Amino acid sequence: MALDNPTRETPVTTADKVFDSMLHAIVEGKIAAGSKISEPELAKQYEISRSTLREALNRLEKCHLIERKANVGSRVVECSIESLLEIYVVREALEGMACREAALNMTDDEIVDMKAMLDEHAKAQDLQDGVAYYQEEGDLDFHYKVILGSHNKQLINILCGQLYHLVRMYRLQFGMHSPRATRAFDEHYRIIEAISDRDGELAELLMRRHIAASCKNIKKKIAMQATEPQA
Amino acid sequence: MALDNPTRETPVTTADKVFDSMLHAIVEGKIAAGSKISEPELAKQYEISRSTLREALNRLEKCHLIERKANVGSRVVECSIESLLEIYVVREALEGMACREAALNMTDDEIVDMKAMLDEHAKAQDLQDGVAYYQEEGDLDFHYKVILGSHNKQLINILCGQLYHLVRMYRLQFGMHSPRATRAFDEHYRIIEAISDRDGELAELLMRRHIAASCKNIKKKIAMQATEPQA
DNA sequence: GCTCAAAGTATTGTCGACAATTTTATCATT
DNA sequence: AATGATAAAATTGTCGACAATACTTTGAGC
Repeated sequence: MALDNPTRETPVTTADKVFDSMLHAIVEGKIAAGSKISEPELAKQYEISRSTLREALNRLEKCHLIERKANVGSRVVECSIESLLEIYVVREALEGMACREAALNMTDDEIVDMKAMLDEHAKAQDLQDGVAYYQEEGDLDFHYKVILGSHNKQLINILCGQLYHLVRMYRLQFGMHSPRATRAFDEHYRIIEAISDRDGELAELLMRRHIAASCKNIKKKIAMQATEPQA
Repeated sequence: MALDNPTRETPVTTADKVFDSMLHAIVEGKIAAGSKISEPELAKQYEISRSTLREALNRLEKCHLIERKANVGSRVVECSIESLLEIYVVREALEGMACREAALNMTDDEIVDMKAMLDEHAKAQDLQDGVAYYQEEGDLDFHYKVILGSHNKQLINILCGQLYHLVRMYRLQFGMHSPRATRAFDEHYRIIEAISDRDGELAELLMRRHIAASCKNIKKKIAMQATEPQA
């Protein structure tokens, strides 16, 4: 799929494969959030040794998808609203900075690439062809490219290697099918323009607003759900 | 010691202890940066099994202190200037945001605590009693408390659990004994004031400037070292 | 009937050995 | 002598078993 983490190379070891498999399972909710992980059971299920499973669990822990307590065991992280808002705060800070750095460090080729991608997305949207899906993937792709454009390994590592999976998890499990499609597009375009102008300060400001707006939108949605429980 | 990571509880399992031991060894340069890690050798050295050592290595990898390649092995991270500057960029973004959140979320008690701590540091500085040492520890303590004051688990996790160790490693190995003692103090005070006033925007701005100034200072020092190799 | 203690069960942590892969050393060929 | 292929050595990945810890259930005492 287009969305697979470009920072991760193809899995070679079996622990890698199990990690990938469990990653998808957790993100998609097939392994329920908050549920306890039984090492013997999962090892049997994947037909691997417990050592190998534990290796996979260690990597999941690095992505903040599971939490471990000594001599007690592992649990899948809970999907709480508080935690979601915390993640937005981190994203606003880090992606804002990534955008600033991208304005300074992106190559001209990368910028051209990115503009082309946005044009593609715009076309797909005009066609109304699975707008939600494309928009969602497109949004992630956009953010992804900005982050990579920062050329800052630390930023890329934290955002793409760790937070990325959590963000996807919340999107899927909270059913956050971006309902601000057109506005988000405009915002993306303005951000690209700022990057293209090599205006780091503006790029950061716009990205932070973009993410803050998305966060605000989520808050509103949550408030509505609280008022009117089942739609 | 006062600086030990308050987010980590006391080590219970032997892998925990080995992790702690190796953590210090790497941060202090006793295990050289960039050096390859031999699992059999280290396991013998610590008198533990390779499995247990690998568990410890996994945690070191989570702190970005070592890097692993499948079927090849682990290396201690290199201490490059580029990487140091990248870390500063991340810190500016995250600690800036942490400071903003601290202004919103810190309890009055926490703020009182923090002011008391700064007064202590000021006294220690007046006495000229091991200024560099106290200043260095004090600086970390200050930043630490601000981060914890954000009450944002994600922020705390990334900054205190991961970057913190790297920052200490660079400080020790590059010999960055903060030479801007008095100015840093003033900056700390102003930041606390902004937090005390619950002015998140100003608090973030000041923290970002504070870190950027520190970064600029490092750059200058590096440039000087390049001009005049041995002092 | 409830609380607490103790034994039993299950789960996690650790160990040593084997399999798969990579790196090094040897040797033949140009 | 340099290069490339092949074999040997070393290192990493995986496995199954044992030890230590946590959880559950049972029973005794009040």
